[in-house]
Amino acid sequence: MLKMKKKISERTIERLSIYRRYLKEIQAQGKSRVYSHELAKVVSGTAAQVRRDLMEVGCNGCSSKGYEVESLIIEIGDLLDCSEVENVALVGVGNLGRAVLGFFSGKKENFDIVAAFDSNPDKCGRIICGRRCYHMDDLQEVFQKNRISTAILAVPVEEAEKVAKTLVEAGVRAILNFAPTHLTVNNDVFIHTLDMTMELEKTIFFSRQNLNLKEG
Amino acid sequence: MLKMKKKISERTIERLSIYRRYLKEIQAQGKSRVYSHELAKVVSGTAAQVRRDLMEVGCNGCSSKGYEVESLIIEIGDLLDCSEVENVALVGVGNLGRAVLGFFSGKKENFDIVAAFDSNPDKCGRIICGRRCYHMDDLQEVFQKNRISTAILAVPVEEAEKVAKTLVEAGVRAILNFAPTHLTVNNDVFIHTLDMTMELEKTIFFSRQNLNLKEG
DNA sequence: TTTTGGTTGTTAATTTTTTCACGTTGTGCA
DNA sequence: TGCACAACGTGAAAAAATTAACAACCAAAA
Ligand SMILES: NC(=O)c1ccc[n+]([C@@H]2O[C@H](COP(=O)([O-])OP(=O)(O)OC[C@H]3O[C@@H](n4cnc5c(N)ncnc54)[C@H](O)[C@@H]3O)[C@@H](O)[C@H]2O)c1
Ligand SMILES: NC(=O)c1ccc[n+]([C@@H]2O[C@H](COP(=O)([O-])OP(=O)(O)OC[C@H]3O[C@@H](n4cnc5c(N)ncnc54)[C@H](O)[C@@H]3O)[C@@H](O)[C@H]2O)c1
Repeated sequence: MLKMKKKISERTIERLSIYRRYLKEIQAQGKSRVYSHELAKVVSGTAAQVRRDLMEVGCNGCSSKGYEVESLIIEIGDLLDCSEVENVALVGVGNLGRAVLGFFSGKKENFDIVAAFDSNPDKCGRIICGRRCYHMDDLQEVFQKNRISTAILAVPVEEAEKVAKTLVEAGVRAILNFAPTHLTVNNDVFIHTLDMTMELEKTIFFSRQNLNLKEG
Repeated sequence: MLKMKKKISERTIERLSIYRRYLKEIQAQGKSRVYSHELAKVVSGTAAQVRRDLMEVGCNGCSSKGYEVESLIIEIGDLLDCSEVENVALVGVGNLGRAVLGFFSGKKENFDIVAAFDSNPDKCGRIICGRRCYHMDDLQEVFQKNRISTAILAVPVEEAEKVAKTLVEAGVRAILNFAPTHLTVNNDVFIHTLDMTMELEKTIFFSRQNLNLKEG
């Protein structure tokens, strides 16, 4: 019988990813151990919260020496990463898509953007940031050949819903969506919409909020 | 005496921004009324949650007719927006910065990117996406002249901390940070770090998680 | 007019998340 | 060795967020 995995909250996953980024950073600087309160600073949280998060990955910290950086990286990886490198596709090679492609492709060890897609014939067939850009017609085939199950969606908002449907039909299991719209798709596909306008509006709001708190 | 504003959670602010985006969308389509359960779908939430969020803006829905789209847009705006258009600066006009500049500048009614900055002399003095790109040396002056209190930070990660310090010195009150690093600055500056790698790792993680839930 | 059906505003209950608190443990030093 | 210190792991408490529940209300149909 498969052991029942307790489900881990989205918030914890976010923080684990950030811990790992920081851990790799300090590892490169030669640090081999880290305390919970150091990790706490990176996520603007508390040491207790960090310890609790790390319990999820099966903690093995050591009193008064803290956590071992290297094994923590491995353990977080065991939880977050797939056994093999995850192949990701980028759909929509416009201004944002190109930036994202350049930023990610070939840079990460746990995932990689292996193919790009666009409906504009001028962009298809070319190599962009070291990755081939295919026409949308080839999507299904390339997805299957490369076992792609995650896509980054960066097409115009009017096209997003339609393209998402295509992706689902091609067997995608998760979409990181940059188009500012809610995508309604099959239930078991995980959609994460990253709405930059919302993020900026929030930032602006809290810039004033902070001010009010100071004054009030 | 100023009335004590109850503080509103970050989550609620996020959703209000998304409700508004959707409201404007359906307003353009000619809809004049909306129900809480329609808004709920857009944020993948429940109707109760929507009604609760809307209480924060002073709700004035009507039984069995729902909410009036137009007045809801205005009321959310009263809460989220400043009295005048908020002037925002973009710092770091690279691949991502250019995409962001093109996406936002001149497109929004409640805020606008009015100036860009870069340390690369080749980019300074030019007009990029309709906005002037200044040298970093002019930052303080341009910030004061344009009453800029919010900045989007899109410089390389190694530069982020240093540039953030410059921004704080220039009087910025909030930073939307795209560099994947924790910025430690003065306490009363609101920092919101948007870590795309984390967002993608989360997406990949939950793509597998969904699968497990199905199987388990 | 009265009933029916569906929605809002709001309080109460529940669930989730965070924080606290403290016993335990490893380290370093006298 | 023994003591002081600081950090960990974790159950319990607290806080925050979400969901449920329901009276009041409105519109439309009977
Ligand atoms: N640029 C930004 O900084 C930014 C910020 C926030 C959100 N977004 C969102 O991200 C998305 C992309 O933004 P952008 O600035 O890169 O836009 P863009 O217009 O520069 O790029 C869109 C790309 O999608 C391609 N495309 C159009 N229809 C397609 C289809 N049906 N199938 C496949 N490809 C198609 C186009 O050929 C183009 O290359 C938009 O939804 C936008 O709202 C962008
Ligand atoms: N491109 C992406 O899609 C993407 C995704 C996630 C995160 N990021 C992050 O966003 C940031 C920008 O990414 P990018 O791809 O646009 O990088 P980029 O190298 O294309 O652009 C960086 C820009 O910053 C400028 N710059 C460098 N030092 C500066 C300084 N001290 N002051 C002012 N300007 C300076 C450079 O001249 C350049 O124009 C990076 O921190 C990156 O990690 C980018």
